[in-house]
Amino acid sequence: MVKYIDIADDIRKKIETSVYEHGQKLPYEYVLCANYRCNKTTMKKALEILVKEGLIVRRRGAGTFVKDADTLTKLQGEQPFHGLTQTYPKSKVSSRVIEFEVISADETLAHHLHVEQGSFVYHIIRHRFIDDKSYGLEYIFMPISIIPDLKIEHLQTSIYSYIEDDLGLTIHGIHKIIHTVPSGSLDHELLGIPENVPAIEIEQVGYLSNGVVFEYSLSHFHYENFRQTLVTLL
Amino acid sequence: MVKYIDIADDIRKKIETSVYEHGQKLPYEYVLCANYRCNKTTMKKALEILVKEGLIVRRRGAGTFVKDADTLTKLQGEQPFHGLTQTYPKSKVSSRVIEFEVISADETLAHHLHVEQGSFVYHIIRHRFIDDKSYGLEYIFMPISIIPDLKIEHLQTSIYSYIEDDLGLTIHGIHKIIHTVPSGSLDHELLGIPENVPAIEIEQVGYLSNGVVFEYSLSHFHYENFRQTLVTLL
DNA sequence: GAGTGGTCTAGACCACATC
DNA sequence: ATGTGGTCTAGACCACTCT
Repeated sequence: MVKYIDIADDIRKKIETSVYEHGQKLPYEYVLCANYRCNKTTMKKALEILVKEGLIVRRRGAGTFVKDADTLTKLQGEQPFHGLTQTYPKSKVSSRVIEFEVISADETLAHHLHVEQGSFVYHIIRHRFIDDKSYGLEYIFMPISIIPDLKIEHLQTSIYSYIEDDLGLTIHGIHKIIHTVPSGSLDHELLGIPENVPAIEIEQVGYLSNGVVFEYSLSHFHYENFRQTLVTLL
Repeated sequence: MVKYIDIADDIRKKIETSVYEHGQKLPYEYVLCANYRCNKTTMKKALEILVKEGLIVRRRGAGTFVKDADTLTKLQGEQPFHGLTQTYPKSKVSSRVIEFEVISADETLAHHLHVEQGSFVYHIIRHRFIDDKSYGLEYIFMPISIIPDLKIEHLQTSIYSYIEDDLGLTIHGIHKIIHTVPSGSLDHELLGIPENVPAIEIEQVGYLSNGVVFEYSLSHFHYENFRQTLVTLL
């Protein structure tokens, strides 16, 4: 639909299939423009995408180069993710819903979700499994006004798909704080964390593209299962 | 030096000082172009920066809006970071260098750093403090060929400043894995982690803009001190 | 000096949101 | 229907690298 994305996709494919070899120089901007029948600005925008993805490097006065294979594989495949379902597309991600109710927000929660105190919000607890192995425990809070008609089916599959695909909302970003907290009874029971051993907690706030907070959640993990990968591109 | 960055800086400042109020609409692209005496394309590039930083939202057909204060403070000040020095600009970050030597890379290390086996690499151990409080323990490996002339002074201040400011290299991205590992003797001694309690480890690989790996490091933390903030913008 | 990317302008036309 | 941001073109000029 959009030209510069099409071009980026095409060049990405050519890099992946080694039409453009790793470590090799790409044709000059000028030539690429001619090939794709587009303007310099459009081509620049296309290549910018690939630069951000870490596939190519551009050096003023030198040229555009495909990064070599080893470097590539390391930066690849760790895209900014959504929920667990999207993070582990190749694994079976399942959930046991432990709690699904609507509560009215107390002061703290109202503050986190940026809604008025007393507003109705979903309160969800899910025990999550990856390939049938216990993975973590989630406490999720979402304003009912922003995410209407949430059903238990959505909790059993992917809440994020419901938000993006069914409600047509755009998730702009996620803010996380990873730290540790004293473990509680559910952590002991379901995650098997021993008494007096802290749980690793991810405190998460999700924002829609209009800046509205749609989610506040706490996820608990046993330290043995905990693994979080992140890529920071500057 | 570059116009669109100047414009972005100026608008950012205006947002921070509430010249443009939170939640408010910004002047139309058209008006901004006139104000800054620039072209639409240039203005778009400037605003794009602020969108990525999460300060503003643009909606086709509607306008450009400053995110409201609450949303902002949460997303702000947690920029993609470099080292500790840049992450905590307001705190006193110090280091005690425990080890600083050059070793020759064994197979594993050569693989991580993407250098030939036997190449010389720095081996650094630093105990890091924030406001004089023990923060974590770093094991850093960097190829001597890429980061020449590293001195102990750089270790005591900021290695990343040396790389970017003195060597003039550009850091493109950082790849991290956060997980837990059994604690070792240095963890017990310096971080005060009890025996049989795991340490939280961040395994990190740093890439320059040309795709070269310049750093492989392991950082250990006591769970009480551990806190990692991350923002994912989609 | 020649090659190559980066910035900027002026202006046409399109897509979407709100009224 | 109008307002607003998004895409695209054509072309000028600048900054850096390589040799």
